[in-house]
Amino acid sequence: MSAPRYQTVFQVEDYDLAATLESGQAFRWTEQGGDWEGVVGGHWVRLRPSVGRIEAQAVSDPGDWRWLRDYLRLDDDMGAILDSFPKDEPMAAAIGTCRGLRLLRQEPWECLASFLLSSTKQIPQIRQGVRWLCERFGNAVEGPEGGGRVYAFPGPEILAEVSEMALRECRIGFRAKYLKATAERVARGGLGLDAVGSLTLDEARSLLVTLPGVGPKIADCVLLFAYDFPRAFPVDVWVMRALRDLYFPGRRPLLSRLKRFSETHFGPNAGYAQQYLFHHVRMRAGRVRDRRNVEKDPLHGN
DNA sequence: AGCCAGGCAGAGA
DNA sequence: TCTCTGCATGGC
Repeated sequence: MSAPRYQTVFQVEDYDLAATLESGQAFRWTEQGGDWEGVVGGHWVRLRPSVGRIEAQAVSDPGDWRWLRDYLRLDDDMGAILDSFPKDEPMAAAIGTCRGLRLLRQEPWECLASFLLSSTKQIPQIRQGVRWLCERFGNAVEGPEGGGRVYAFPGPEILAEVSEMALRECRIGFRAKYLKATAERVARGGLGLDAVGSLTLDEARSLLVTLPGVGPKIADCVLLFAYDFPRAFPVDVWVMRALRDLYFPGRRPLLSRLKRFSETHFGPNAGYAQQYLFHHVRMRAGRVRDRRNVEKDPLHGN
């Protein structure tokens, strides 16, 4: 191991790195005194945000850093993207509270496998499951001097060979059999992840939901967060509540109605709009939780 | 103690 | 096609 030997600086506008890396898209980033450390494309990286820039450090040769620019989607034109959102009150509020929030462009297998763990789990639990998977089954990656061991996300060929019981020891419960079965199918070429990106959105969805444990929501997460389909629109419990409360107040629209609405209302960057709504309503709920925690302060008894 | 979490699959109506 | 239920686990 060695100290970070490689570094570069990206000039950025409207990039809230902390919000982006904690927004429930990716699950491996950890914050260390304002820096963010993670593994992308087999490289350990440290990201240090400051006004108008993100400094990146690596310990293994990063080449031209293109892989990291792509991952962070530094070339997204946020002005044009925000301008494509519907001009309504909910989106105006979301834009107001999520300034600088970005989508990422992740590696398909890691994204797919991570979201296979996501059903009825909270984001901190997903992060924990992903971390245990990497520590137990991932290949070692060169990390910083004095840091802990660093591991890559285990590929499908690795997880396909792991027993369901061993996977369950990562506390992923019933999701273990889905992860193993999906890894087996991908590893033996039963579903070419490389080809998904060249399909149409509908074709790609239809293909992904044939994987065990992958339904419409997880498929759209992968299509949005890894394959860069701008109209993919994952509807989870948060987004469903947001759509109901903000666009159908006092009514009880079916999920199918909400999905149809989402396909037409949010425009060519609907996926981005979805992430803004998701983050917006989670931040509002977080403030409510914080108030409750204050009320439960030990000083006030219970 | 019970409810909920970036859901999905299978069964029955 | 819609609705209901079981599924692991952990936090509050």
